[in-house]
Amino acid sequence: MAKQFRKKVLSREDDEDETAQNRREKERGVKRQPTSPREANDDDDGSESEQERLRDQREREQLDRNIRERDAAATRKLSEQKQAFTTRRSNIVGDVETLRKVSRQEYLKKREANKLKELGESIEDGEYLYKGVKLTEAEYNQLSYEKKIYELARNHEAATHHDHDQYYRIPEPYDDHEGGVNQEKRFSVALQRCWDDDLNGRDKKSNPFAEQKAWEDQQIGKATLKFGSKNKRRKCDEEYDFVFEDQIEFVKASVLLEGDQMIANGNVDVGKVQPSHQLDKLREERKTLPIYSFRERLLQDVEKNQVLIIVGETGSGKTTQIPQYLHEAGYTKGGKKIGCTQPRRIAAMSVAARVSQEMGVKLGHAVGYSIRFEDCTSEKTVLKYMTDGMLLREFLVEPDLASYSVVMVDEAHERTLSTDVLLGLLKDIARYRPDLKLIISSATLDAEKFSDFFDSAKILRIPGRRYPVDIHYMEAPQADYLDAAIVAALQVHVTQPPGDILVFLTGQEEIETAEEILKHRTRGLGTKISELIICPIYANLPTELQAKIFEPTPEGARKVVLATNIAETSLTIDGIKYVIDPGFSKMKSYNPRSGMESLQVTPISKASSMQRAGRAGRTGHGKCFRLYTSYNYDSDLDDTTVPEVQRTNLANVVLTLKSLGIHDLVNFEFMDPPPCEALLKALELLFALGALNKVGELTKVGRRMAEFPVDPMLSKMIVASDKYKCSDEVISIAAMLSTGSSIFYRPKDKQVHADTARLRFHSGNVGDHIALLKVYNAWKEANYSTQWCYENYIQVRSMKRARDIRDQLERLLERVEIKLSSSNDLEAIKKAVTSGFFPHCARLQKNGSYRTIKHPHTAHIHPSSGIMALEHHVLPRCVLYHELVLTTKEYMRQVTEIKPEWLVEIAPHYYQLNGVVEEDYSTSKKMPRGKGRTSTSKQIPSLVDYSICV
DNA sequence: GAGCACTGC
Repeated sequence: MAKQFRKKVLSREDDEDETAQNRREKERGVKRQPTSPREANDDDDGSESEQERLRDQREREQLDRNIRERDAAATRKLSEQKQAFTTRRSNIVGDVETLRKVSRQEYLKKREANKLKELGESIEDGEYLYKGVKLTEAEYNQLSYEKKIYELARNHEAATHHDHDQYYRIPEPYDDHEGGVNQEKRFSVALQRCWDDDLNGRDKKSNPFAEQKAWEDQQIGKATLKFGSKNKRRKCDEEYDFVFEDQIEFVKASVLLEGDQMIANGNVDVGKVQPSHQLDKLREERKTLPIYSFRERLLQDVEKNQVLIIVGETGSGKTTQIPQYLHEAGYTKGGKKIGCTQPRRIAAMSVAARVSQEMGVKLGHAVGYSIRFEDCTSEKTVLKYMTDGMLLREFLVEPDLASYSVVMVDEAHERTLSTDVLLGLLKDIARYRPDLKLIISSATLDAEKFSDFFDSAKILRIPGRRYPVDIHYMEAPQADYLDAAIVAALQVHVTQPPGDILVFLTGQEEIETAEEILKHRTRGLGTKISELIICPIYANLPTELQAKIFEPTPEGARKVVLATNIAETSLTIDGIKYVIDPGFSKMKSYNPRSGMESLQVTPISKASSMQRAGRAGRTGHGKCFRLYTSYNYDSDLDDTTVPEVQRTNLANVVLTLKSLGIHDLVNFEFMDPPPCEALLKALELLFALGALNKVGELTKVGRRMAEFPVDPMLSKMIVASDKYKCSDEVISIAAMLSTGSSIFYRPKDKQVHADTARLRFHSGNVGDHIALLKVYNAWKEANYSTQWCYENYIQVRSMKRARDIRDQLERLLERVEIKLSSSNDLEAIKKAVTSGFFPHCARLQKNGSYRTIKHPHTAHIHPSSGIMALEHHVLPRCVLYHELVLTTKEYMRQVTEIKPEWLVEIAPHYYQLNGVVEEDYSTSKKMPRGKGRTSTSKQIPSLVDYSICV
């Protein structure tokens, strides 16, 4: 069954192309080659359609004109932005083109003006010192900037070797012997040497790097002045030879012996059985795993204890072996299963595949996996790998997990939302099921905490098979971590033996910037260094580009991977030997009071930095360069990341727990209880949605809502769609809203085209929700074509995900007895949406901003909204929004205009017209009591008239 | 007129 579904999905993709092909061939028979299926339909009619076509054409021409105008404006704006960017980043990148124009005189004048004749500076105790004089940070940065100009001039000169008279050069000896440093002279000497090489012919030029290096060696002694105290001289120049003038120094501090679980790499082969000789080989391999010698002890411990905490380091084989040992020891007798949860789908799939190979069975038979959209198990399955969210859903069907004899929660230290809820629930049911064995696997740091949570459960430590990682810290803190990361990467490239580099950055924008700078810098160095392949990786990167990081590095080259947090846990890249860790990541936080989510750059935790460092030691002895000091590490970083339960919206969790019959949420045993306020907020919302009654019990509506694996407001919307007879449309909207990633694709160089393409879905100013529906339907109309997505600047991946979710929602409709019904009435659809999202409404204020109605809070419509994209847009009086996000401002994302009357009609318990109005006015000076209440204002109620009663 | 860390059901 499960495999059939999988096959269906796959074959649908194949069909897609075939049908698109057919369609195109059919269309060729029509007199005019249409460019879209819609036009093809228009052509079939008679003269009436001809008129329509002319009108269409006129519209298109107008649109084209608009596009051209916008295009020109966008180009202007882009060049302005580029200019601004160049200026801002010039202290890192510099700009060779600009430099070309800087003559020596100008340069000296500038320098004179800045009174920076000599450059000899240092940082002591976080203060910038220049010959004992304290500098402000701005002054210090100016100093560095000057030096970088020199460096770039040098590189540029070295690369071009002509017209050098108009450039800066003084072929003089350098450095005063009194200890002062004459930077200017030093640079010029280097320049001169480059030229000499060139002028004296090939033989000398064959070794320009030696000269360069001699100069650099000279630099090293001085470079130590820059960071760190003046008195101390380090011996690092004996260890490395540096190429970069603004070079970073690290202190080797410790060796990491920390790790994570082994993930079997490679594709999952469904149903592939190994030939017997390979099976023997696999069996032999199993015996070489570190965990093998712990087999008997492990089985004894499981026998004696109900809960066992396993601390297993990288490569110990715990994920693949423990369930097999338990199976061999007979825990699967009597039709009982062994379940093993993973935080990620990929892990569940690949581990299951590996284990099925080891056991020599078909995947999906004795060994299977279960993830959303794909249930690869059968009645015969005894070892079941699954995502933790999946086990949570199984609780809904089987609250005591009667069919399981053992549950293993793997990677529990990651503390995902599902893991935390699961741990609470497992602890709860373990009391009633003494025969149920629990195994929790965790990292070293949290083992004690897990043990405490499970009433001092026994801890079993299993050594891993991992390589040591040297950890290097910075001497002094860095002002700009991005700059530091780039310098460090280049430094590693030049000074360290072969091995790929992994740099952790916070987001897409930062990665793109870093990529640009790195390319620029390596170009400046030309052939002096070996090739550096730059590979960006982040979740939103198209899949075909993501594959690039897994390509083996060619001989003589080095790969530098610029990654977000995705490389911390989710994917493993072979060949990484060096990790550069600036110590930051983006983290989501949630403010229960305002219901606002925000994504902010925050320092990582110690556990996280260990995890990052561990990425260097997967294939051999590695090195990790931390761009912060060891003092920072010890005193500034938290031990562990704040678990997700404490920084997220809990509405869904509360609904799940309530439907499991857990009423006393405050006393539910979370390992780290979430803030009370967040729980109350979630309860309040569920009550408002009608999922809970006044005493906090689950209602019939709530039970139906809990069936849908989406946020409660979305599930309410789906349940309500039954009443408005538009469930077909509403599940499409719900699926589109819950894809998580953005639907519209907006590449930097084609923003205008992308915007106009998007605008087409907003025709009629229908609002973002309906626009999403239009996108989905248009895609469906185009036979789910990938080509169509490219043409319309739509993300294929998001759409495919939306289709999967929609299919699942459609199947679930049947379960809660909602008929699939379609309606063309946009108002009905909007009303159904309002039924779920009435707590998310805002009204327009005089200054053009909005104020949310429930807890008054100022917000703005997000510029990506269709409402803002339309020309001469009029701000709607009252809007409904999908979510509130805090970025540069407080924004409402996915906005649709609604009629205020609907609110009273749909949620009379939440908004009502009552006497509070009078009170409101009496306290406000704006409108005197009893006056200004015209009859019209009574006929068309304004939102001011609604008070909230919850 | 702004931005999208990462999972998961």
